[in-house]
Amino acid sequence: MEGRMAYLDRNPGIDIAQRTAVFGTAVADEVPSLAAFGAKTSHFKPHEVVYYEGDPADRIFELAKGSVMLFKLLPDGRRQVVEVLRPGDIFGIPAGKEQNCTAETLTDAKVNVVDMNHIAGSPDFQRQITRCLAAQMQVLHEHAVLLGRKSAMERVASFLMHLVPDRGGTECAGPSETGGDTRQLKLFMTRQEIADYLGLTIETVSRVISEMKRRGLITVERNDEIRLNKVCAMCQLTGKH
Amino acid sequence: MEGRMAYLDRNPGIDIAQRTAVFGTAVADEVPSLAAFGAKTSHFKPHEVVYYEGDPADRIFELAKGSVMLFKLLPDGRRQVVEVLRPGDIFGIPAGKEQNCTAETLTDAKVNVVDMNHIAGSPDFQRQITRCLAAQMQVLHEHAVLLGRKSAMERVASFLMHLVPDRGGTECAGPSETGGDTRQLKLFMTRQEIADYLGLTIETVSRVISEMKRRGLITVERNDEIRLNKVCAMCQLTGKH
DNA sequence: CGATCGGTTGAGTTCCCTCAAGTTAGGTGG
DNA sequence: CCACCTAACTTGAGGGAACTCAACCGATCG
Repeated sequence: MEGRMAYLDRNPGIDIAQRTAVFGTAVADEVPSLAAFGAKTSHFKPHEVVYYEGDPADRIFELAKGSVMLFKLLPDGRRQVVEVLRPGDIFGIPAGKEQNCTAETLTDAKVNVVDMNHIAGSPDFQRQITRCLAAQMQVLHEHAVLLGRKSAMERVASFLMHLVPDRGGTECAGPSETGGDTRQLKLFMTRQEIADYLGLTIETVSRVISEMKRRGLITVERNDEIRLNKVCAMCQLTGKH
Repeated sequence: MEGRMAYLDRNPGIDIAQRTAVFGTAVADEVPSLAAFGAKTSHFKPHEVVYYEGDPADRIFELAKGSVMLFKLLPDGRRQVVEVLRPGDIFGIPAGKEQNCTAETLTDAKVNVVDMNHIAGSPDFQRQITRCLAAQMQVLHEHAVLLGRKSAMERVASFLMHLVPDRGGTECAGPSETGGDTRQLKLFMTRQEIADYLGLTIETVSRVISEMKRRGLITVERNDEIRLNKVCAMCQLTGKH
């Protein structure tokens, strides 16, 4: 009814599970750490499901390499991507007995998995989890502002700036840089996934990107590869300045 | 520009701080627990600020009694309430060195405060934090779906249903109840605060509430006191069924 | 070379926002 | 006790940003 074009319509025949999980924020490219706690490592191809919403939540996952998204579905098929994870992020920690999101890979991914009880006793690990959850929380706060208060243009600009390390943050490095105020980005997400992350439709995302092209802010090298021609100008569009 | 009517326009002369924190989910009415770790207890009146975005984040807060909201502001004054806390919730745990939200009371409130280092060593407490953060995370996921994918009517219905314990959840108690499918709710929030929580304008919230009145779903006893006449029907409007 | 998949573009509509003018409920003081 | 004031909320009219539906485009692949 009030819904945007539904995920379930696009993907007929999907059986939905239900309820309980988590997500993150991080930096590096390959990170070991749960390994120390006797984790098993699993490998995934792009667009494979790590777990479904409603699966029993008795293990802790750590993204070691690649990219994973967490999303929730409404019964009529509307989808919201609630977090996009990067290497180092911990996920799958439940509040109840079941996962509350579905976790699906965006790229090839390496995931460390440990049984919950296995590490419940380690203070070191508890501290690490706390740190990680707090960081993820902060990202979720930021995202709530985006979803609740930003225009389509601001959402897409914010999304792109999040992919630029060391820019747009508290102490932005500024456009210094040898070679001008420009950056090459790899998206790892389809327009549909971006739309479901930003609370928009695929058409709106496409239109905004076209508008940015028209203004000379970006060059679309490939569908999943964008060159920011004016990083600072893009940053101005995020609504944070 | 693309912004909704701005918080700063409504509250001229407010000086904004900036950056880093957290929030929650809970149950009881008065909860001690940090007390065991030598916490100091502070009392607050309604609409007092516990800390500002940008304040140094070196303490942990636990809401013992009352209600607190966390919000973020954009520079042009748009506000997003990112979490509404209940007794038992822990907040103020930073990802960086600064709070990333402003914390403001909604009601009279009692808050336990402990120095960060004071409890860093306790595994018991670490575990409790993890549990609490995971629960808050789940609420944030849910809220992202609301902000990204739900209509105004669905948002308000979801908001009201969140105030009804034991209903609308995974295993809803159903309309059994002695005395019919009805419930009295106290809001503790103004229309403006509700709007800023749900990513709407005050006018839209007001219109939706009026529409619910017209349909006989609710009776507005006072501005901050609403009677749900048909809890199940309200639940149907949340988009989760 | 047609088929398919992901993305773009256009036309029309709708939901919610903006602006502006009421209305109501409390509180205060004459 | 009533007139007045203010703050919070409601209601209306109009407009615009983003949605829906539908057609089209371009790249990749068997």
